[in-house]
Amino acid sequence: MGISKTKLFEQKEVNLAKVCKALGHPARVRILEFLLKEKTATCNTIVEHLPLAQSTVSQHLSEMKIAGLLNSTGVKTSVVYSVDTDNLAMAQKMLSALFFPKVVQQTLF
Amino acid sequence: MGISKTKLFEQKEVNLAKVCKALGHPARVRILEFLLKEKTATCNTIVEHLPLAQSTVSQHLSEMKIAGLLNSTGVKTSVVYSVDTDNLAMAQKMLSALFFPKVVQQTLF
DNA sequence: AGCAAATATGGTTACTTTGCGATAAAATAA
DNA sequence: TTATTTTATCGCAAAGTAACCATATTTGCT
Repeated sequence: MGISKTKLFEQKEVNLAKVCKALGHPARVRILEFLLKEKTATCNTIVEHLPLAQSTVSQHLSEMKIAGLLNSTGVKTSVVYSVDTDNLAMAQKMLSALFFPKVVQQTLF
Repeated sequence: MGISKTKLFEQKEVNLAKVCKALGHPARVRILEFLLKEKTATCNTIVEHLPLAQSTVSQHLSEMKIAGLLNSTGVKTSVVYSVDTDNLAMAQKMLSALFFPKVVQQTLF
């Protein structure tokens, strides 16, 4: 991303930006849609529903997990992913809070 | 960003991703916060409230405008920016729509 | 016309992201 | 133990992003 000045901004701004950035790619939006619809899915299942290679999807899943959008647990040889609904809801609240600054805000994470 | 496969995704997904991406940087989150608070502001005023160079801020403003988050009009030698509230609200609705797919969705733009 | 102020743009450097194939790693199945 | 399945990681190339300085551009002012 080039040189970063992240430290010159507030944690609240950084956290909202982090979640938004994780949603800032069509593939990741689709993954979120898919997981919200299916509740849970393995990496492989997600790959079958996206026009991308397995390694690429794995990378997207990793980013979304780091951003706090997803949870995952290993089942047999597979890894089952699901949406971290609480965090997604909190991101939505933070976005809403931009409109209504008077309302007491919660911090993400 | 490297090779892009944007065309393999739906317009709805691309649009939501575009808005989220525009919010995917702390500086742009702060700009949005500032403009929502002040209603309108010139580029220079925004520069004074950010720890970044004028050219960098101008670039961020340009990106946000292209993403549909901001409006701008020239006043004298200045350019006055403001939040495109309708588009921002629509982005929030699209995000909410991910949760509740049954509700009739509106398309961004 | 000429100067000043405000914003945008060009050019550069450094770093990140996207995407893939190939391969490693982990766990189950035979 | 060996083979299979599934996922993650490595290494790479192409392209994008972030940041800055310097400069062009635009508009107003004297």
